[in-house]
Amino acid sequence: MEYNHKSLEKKWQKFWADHETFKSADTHEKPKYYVLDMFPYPSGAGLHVGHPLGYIASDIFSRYKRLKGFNVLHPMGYDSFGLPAEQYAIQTGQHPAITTEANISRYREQLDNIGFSFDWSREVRTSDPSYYKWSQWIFMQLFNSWYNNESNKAELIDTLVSCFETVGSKGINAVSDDDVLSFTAAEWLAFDEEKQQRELLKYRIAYLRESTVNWCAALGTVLANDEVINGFSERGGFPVEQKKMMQWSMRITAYADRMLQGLDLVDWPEPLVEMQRNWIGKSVGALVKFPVPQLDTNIEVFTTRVDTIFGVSFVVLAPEHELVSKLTTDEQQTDISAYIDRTSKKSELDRMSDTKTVSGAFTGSYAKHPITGEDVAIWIADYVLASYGTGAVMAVPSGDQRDYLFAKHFNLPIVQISDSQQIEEEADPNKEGKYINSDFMNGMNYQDGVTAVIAKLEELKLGKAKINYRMRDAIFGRQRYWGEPVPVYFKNGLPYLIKEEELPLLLPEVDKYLPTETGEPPLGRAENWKYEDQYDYELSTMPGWAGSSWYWFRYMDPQNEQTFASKEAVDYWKSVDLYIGGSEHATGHLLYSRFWNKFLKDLGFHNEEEPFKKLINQGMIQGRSNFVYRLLSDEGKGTNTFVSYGLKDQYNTTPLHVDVNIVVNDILNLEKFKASRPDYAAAEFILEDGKYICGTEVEKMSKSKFNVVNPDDIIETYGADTLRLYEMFLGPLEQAKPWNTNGIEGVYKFLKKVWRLFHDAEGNFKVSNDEPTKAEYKALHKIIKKAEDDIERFSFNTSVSAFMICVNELTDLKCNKRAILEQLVIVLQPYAPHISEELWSLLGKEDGSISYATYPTFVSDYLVESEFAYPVSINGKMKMNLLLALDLDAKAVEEIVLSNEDVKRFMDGKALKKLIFVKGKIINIVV
RNA sequence: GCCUAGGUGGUGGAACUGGUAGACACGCAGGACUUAAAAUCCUGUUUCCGUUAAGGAAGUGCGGGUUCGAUUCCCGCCCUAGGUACCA
Repeated sequence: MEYNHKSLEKKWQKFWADHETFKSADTHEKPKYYVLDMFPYPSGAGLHVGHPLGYIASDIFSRYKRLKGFNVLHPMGYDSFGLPAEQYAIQTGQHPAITTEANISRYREQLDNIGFSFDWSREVRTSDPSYYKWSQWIFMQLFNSWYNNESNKAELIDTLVSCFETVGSKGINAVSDDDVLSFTAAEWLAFDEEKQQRELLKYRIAYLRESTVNWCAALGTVLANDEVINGFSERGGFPVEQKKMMQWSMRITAYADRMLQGLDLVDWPEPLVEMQRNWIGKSVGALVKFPVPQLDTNIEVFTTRVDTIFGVSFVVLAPEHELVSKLTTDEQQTDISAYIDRTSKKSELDRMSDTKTVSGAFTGSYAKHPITGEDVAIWIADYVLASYGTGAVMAVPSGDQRDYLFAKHFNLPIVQISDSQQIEEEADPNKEGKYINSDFMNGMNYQDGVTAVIAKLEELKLGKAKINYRMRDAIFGRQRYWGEPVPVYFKNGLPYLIKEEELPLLLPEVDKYLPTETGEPPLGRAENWKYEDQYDYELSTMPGWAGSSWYWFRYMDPQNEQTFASKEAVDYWKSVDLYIGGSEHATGHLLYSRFWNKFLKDLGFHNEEEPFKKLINQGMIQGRSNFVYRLLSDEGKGTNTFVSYGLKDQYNTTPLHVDVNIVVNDILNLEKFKASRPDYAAAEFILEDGKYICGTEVEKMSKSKFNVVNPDDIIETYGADTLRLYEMFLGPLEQAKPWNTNGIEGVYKFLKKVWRLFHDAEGNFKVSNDEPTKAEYKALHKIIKKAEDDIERFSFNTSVSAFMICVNELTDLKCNKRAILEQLVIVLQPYAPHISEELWSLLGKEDGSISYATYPTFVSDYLVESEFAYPVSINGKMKMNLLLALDLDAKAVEEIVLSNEDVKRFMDGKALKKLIFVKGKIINIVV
C-alpha cells in the first residue's frame, strides 16, 4: 500500500478518541507538566492555517513530554463570550448561544482533523453556566476583599471592618479611593448601614465608582484601556470618547508592584516583559505642593526629578485641571477660554499626533515656590495630561525638553542648576555634576540632592516621596448582553452580592440584544428579572477578560461543582509550565490573569505567585496574496485579457486579487481561473514561457484578499502530518511569516520516503530483523539527540530538517532494519503522530499506542567519530584554527608540538588537554 | 522620539558558548525511467574570474574595531517589523 494519509489519519484519530489516549490522570506517580494554549474565541470564519501554529507547537511539546515520562495536562476550550456573536445576534436576532455552539462545532471538527492530543474530557467554555458560575464566584471574592499594604496582600473585607470597629480608620494602610473618610471606631459604629457600605466600597478590590471611562457609542459599551487603540475600539475600529459614568472597576493598581516583581520570576520573551513593564509604568519620584495662598490651596505636582526643584520657573496645569477656572485672572480670561476651547475641539488623535507645536496660555496667577517662596507663574498647556499624575507639572526648562521648548516659546526664564549642564541648544537632564543656583543643595551630587530636598519638603509638609504608576484600575463592566451577569443587586442605590448558593446567576432571556429605550444595557429588557422579586440586578455584564483570567485553574478540575478547582488538583498541577499564544495579549489577558492569580493566592486558594512559568509567543502567520494583471483598454477600462507578472510592465494593467487556492507556486491554474467566475469564462492570457505567473504581496490573511488558506484543504491534499511538519518547517516559531504553500511538497515527500523505506516495491510492509550497521545506528542516534536538543529549545524548524537528513541517510543506506524503525517512529511521533502510530502498529507492537512509548536514549558511542567531536578541541575552545594558525595541514597532522609561547598565545595560560580530535581522528599534542 | 527584535543565495531559512557560512527545503537547469503524463530517482545550483576542469577571489545591510579567527562580540550609521508615546 502506498502512503495513504487519508485513511490512516482518520483511523488513528478515532483510535485516540475511543481509547481516551490523552486523558491526563490526577495521579502523583509521574512528574506533572502543564502545557497550555491560549484558548480561542470561536469566530464564525473558522480556523485558517495561521491559527493552529501555536497549537501544533504545544502539541509537539506535550507529546514529547509524555514520551519523556511526564503526566501531561494539555487541555483545550473556548473563550466563548464576546462581541462578534452578539453583533451577529443584533443583526439576525439569533441567540448568541446558538451561533456560539455552531462555531464551536466547526472549530472542534477542524481541530480534530489536525490530530491534536488534547484531553477533551477537560474542555471548558466560558459561556457555560457551570463555568461562569465560578467567574461570578471569583467576582464575589474580589468584592469581598480589600488590599492591605501592611501585609502586602488582599484580605477579606471582614478584617477591615473589625479594624474600623476597634480603632477606626487610623493606621489603615490600604489601597483605596482618594476620598476615604477619617473616623474613630465610635464614629464608624455610629454610621448607618448605608454610610458604612458606601465607605467600604472605596476599599473593595471590585468596586463601583463614578469614573472617566472609554465610551464607545457604536458598540454601546465602555472599554478597558487595552481595548482602545489610538482612540478607536480594538474590535470594529469605532471611535471612543471619554465619559464620566458609574462603573465597576478592579483595583489592579494594588498589584502594580507585585506584577512588576513577578516578571523576574517568569521565563517570558523579553519584548513581552518589556511591554508589561511599560504598561505598568512605574515612576519613582515625589509629590510636591506649590502653595496658592490667594485660594488657600496648593497645586500638587508629580515629578521624577525633585532634585531640580530650584530650576522651576513656572508651573503648568492640564487645561482640564479643576483649579484652572479659579486661578484665571480677569485680564487672562479671554486667552484661557480661547485656549481651552481650542484644545477641547482637538480630538484625542490630533492631540497625540501634534506633539511638535508648542501651545499654552498664562492664567495670570502665581503660586509660591515651596522652598524659596518666590512667585512662580501658572500656565496651562495641553502637553500636560489630566489623566497622569496629578494633572500638573513643575516646569524645569533646563532639565526637561518639553519645558525647555515651552520656555523658549513664551520667553520664560531658563535656570541652569548643575555645573555639568549644556543648555544653549536644548534641555540637559544629566545627573552627573554638582548643583548650582540651588540654595542649600549647591555643591551636592544627585543622590545627596534628592535625599536633602525630600527631607526639606517633608519638614515643610509640602512634599513627599511617591511612586506613580501609569497603569489605571481596570474598568470591569460592559453594557452588553453576551457576557457573565455580575452577581450583584441594588438596595438603596448600593450594591450587594447575591448569596453564594444562588450562583450561577443565569443570563436572562431578552427580546432584543440592544440597549433599552431609556439607554440601559440589554439586560434591562429582561422581564421580571429582579432579585427577591424587588431589587434590581446589575445590568452590565463582565468584560471578555473575566472568563479568561482564571481558566487554567478550571482545566485542573473542570467538573467540580463545589469549588472552582479542588485543593488537591491545584496542589498537584500548580501552574502552567508552558504557555503558548500571541503577543497581542501582552497588556490584556496576560496582565489580568496574573492579577487574578495573585488575588486567589492571597486568599489562600493556591500557592503560585505566577500562573505561567514559561511563555512563548508564536509569530503571526500572514497571508500571501496572489495577483493577476488585467489589461486595460485605451479608455482605461478593464478587458478580459490578463498579463503574466513578468510582462505586466509592457502593458497598461491593473492588479486584481486572485484566490490563492487556484495558484500553485505562483503559477495560475488557467482552467480553474476561468471556472471561478462567469465573467472570466472567456478570459484570455498573455503568457510567459507558456505559463501565467502571478504577482505576490504579504498582507493580513482575510477573505476580502482571497488569501485565506483553510487547514482542511491542506489536510485533504497532503494530510495532517504534512500540515503539522510544514507549519513547523516554515521558520522559527516566534517569528511572523507569510503562509506560502510553495514548499509543502518537500515535507510531503519526506513522509512518503519514511513510508517507502519500510515498504517493498509492491507496497507491502517489510522490515529486516538484522542487526543495524554502525552507520545506520549513527544516523538514528544523531536524530534522537538532535530532536531532543531542538525540542527543548523550541527550535522545531531545525528538527524537521534533521528528520529529513536522517531519512535521506537511511535511504542511501537502504536501511529497513526493525531496530532502527522502532526508535525512529517514537522520535518522529510528536511531529507526525498518525504515520508514526501506523508504522508502530505495523511493527506488531501490542501495547496499543505509540503515545505510551518511552523516548529512546541516544548512545554517544555512535557519535564519537562524527560531527559531534568535530573538529579540534582543546578545553572545548580552540579548534580548527589552531592548526591553521600554526600553518599545519589537518589531514597530515599526527602530532602537534607546541612551544610555550604558542600555548600562551592561544590558551591564555590555561591548562592544555593532551588529546585533540581532528576529523574524528585522535592526535597528540605535546607541549 | 523611545523600547524590543531582526537584516545571510532567486525564495523560506540553517550555522546552539567566536571556529569549514549557505545545512534542509522550495524553485530553477540538465538527466534517468515512461508511448506520454503523474510519481520516483540522479546531477548541478552564493557571486565573479577560469572555454570545461583543476584552481582562485569576493561574500552574512553599511563603515570601523577587538581576535590567530567575527553572521556571532564592541563602537558608529542605514533599513525593516512589532510595541509605545507630550507619562512630568
